[in-house]
Amino acid sequence: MTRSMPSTSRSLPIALIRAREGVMQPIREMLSKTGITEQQWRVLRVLAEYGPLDTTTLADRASLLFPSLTRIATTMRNKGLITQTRDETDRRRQFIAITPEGQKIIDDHAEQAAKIVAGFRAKLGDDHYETLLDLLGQLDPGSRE
Amino acid sequence: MTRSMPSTSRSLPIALIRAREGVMQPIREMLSKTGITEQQWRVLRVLAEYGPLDTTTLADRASLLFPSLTRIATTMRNKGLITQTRDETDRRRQFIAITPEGQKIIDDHAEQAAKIVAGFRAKLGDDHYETLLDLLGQLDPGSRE
DNA sequence: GCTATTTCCTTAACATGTTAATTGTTGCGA
DNA sequence: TCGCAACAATTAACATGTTAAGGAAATAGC
Repeated sequence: MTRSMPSTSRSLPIALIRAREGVMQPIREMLSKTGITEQQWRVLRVLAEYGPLDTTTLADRASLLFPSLTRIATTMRNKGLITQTRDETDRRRQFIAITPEGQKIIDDHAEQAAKIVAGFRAKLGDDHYETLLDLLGQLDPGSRE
Repeated sequence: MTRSMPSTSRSLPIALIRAREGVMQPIREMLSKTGITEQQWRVLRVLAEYGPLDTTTLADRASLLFPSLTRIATTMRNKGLITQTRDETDRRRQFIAITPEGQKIIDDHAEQAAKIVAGFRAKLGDDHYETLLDLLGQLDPGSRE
């Protein structure tokens, strides 16, 4: 009747942390030479894929909390990787766009990043890889749409 | 020949982040009333399961980086949740143990935590849940032993 | 024994995660 | 139009992630 919590060795939260660490390790290694962080890379990726976005949408697509994005945007603006412009219709809003310098970082590393991901896909196998993404999606509260 | 990076909507790193966020949300909510963080909860969990541990082993089992554990241990020691004692044989080393107050936090919330995890297990189904843990394990570089 | 290396841990510095409070803006209804 | 709720974004405060450097104790060789 002692509810015996699951052993930490089979704990879902810990398994997620470790898997993330394993996946990000080579990506961080690649990015360390560019001077940008994993989160800044995500911002560039999203902007490159969707074009200029308002801050709310960008935060959502890059999976960043608002306060984090505020700080990251300041850093990236100072680095010349993005531009921030106010919406003149609704001056509360803001649009963020990637600059040519930002796009260059994407272009210069897209191939290597793709190889890293392909490596994980090959390691698991195509079917298992898709299964994994599906199962992870079921744990994401924001993926009900 | 354009290597076309995977859309961020099917990106493994982002899927891992979002899944982790989804799983941790209810756990953080539970812990907010106790005043301890998710990481402090992990430390207590590991100590309750394995007994007193040296810092290196604890950091490994709780998936915390060393500098983080140093700070977390200081906080938890000040809260009276753990004790830190030097190894007199090898005075570089240190042992960390859970206190009765720390154990009480585990005891008071083990049932609720188990229910939360059971909820995710039920949502995915037993088979898929085990599959997920196995696949995540394959992404963990430290699970080769 | 004595130095160089290794090991265990801590500090430092910067970036992000997390929650709460705050500041500007817009819109709306009395 | 005045006041107030709602909204977008920032700031604040604290904790952690991440990498690099530092410090103290043990160990290996010579």
